[in-house]
Amino acid sequence: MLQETIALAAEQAAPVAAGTDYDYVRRAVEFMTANWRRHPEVEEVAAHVGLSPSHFHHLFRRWAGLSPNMFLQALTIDRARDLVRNSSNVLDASLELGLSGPGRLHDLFVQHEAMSPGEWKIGGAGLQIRWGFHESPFGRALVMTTPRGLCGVGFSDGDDRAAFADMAGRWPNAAFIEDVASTEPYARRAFEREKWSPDQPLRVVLIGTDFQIRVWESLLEIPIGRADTYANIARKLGQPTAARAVGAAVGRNPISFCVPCHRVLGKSGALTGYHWGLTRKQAMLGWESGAVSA
DNA sequence: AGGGCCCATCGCA
DNA sequence: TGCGATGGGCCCT
Repeated sequence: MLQETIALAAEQAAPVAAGTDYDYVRRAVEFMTANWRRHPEVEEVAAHVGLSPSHFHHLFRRWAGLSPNMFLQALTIDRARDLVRNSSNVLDASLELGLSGPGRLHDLFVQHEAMSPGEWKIGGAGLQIRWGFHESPFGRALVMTTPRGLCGVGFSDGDDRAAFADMAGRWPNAAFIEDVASTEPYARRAFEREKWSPDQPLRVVLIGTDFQIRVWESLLEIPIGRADTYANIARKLGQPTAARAVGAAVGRNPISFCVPCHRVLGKSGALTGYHWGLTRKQAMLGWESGAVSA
């Protein structure tokens, strides 16, 4: 827990485009995490990020549909433990009711297909990836698409080149074309909750090894507002001793947020890790708890 | 084909 | 806390 706090504090170095809602949220989350022991009052957090309490309140309502207090509550370790503890029951129940897969209330509906290594490496010359940066509730997002659908979502914390290198390095043989106009509809579909609809599922292509694809597909089964654990996913895949391998595969998920790797926690409820920063993972979980209660 | 090393894990002393 | 087991991915021979 203490280590986690230290790790979070260390992330403060990275700047994010100023003036956006997420910039305030990020700083609030960092501050609250760094001072969780004291349980700071909302007034103090607002002052820290440079807003009046009422502006702070308003911003959170706009950003997540939550009051700052509820958001704060959603970030506690106990709450995370609850997410994990309840997840299997809820998941089992929804499976029994036939509600799983591409048909859950209030979730981002994702229709996926898989592209195995053989398919994209050997024929790799053909893979064209269009990319562009877009504002999102979680900062500046890098969106990548193939003709078959969304293949990548990453985030920039002030260094677009680094974010691009991170994503592009995953498919070294592909041809990359900057094309904001064609990535824009994907960004809106993914990040604007009003556009989430079963009639208009987000088309996604999973590019990875067979094992990675099995792990990523299982992430799509975790309902919004819930969480699962690495160990439990391993068990569900029929490989109960492969929790760590699951962790590695989750960490390689190229389609951040849309394939909800942020909904995987350690068995203790600890956040463990997130490729794009633990602060962002917390923000996503808090934001989603607003989506569920809305 | 196989060794070595990394990893967003876990459980036990 | 600290450590060993663990499975997959990647890079090197």
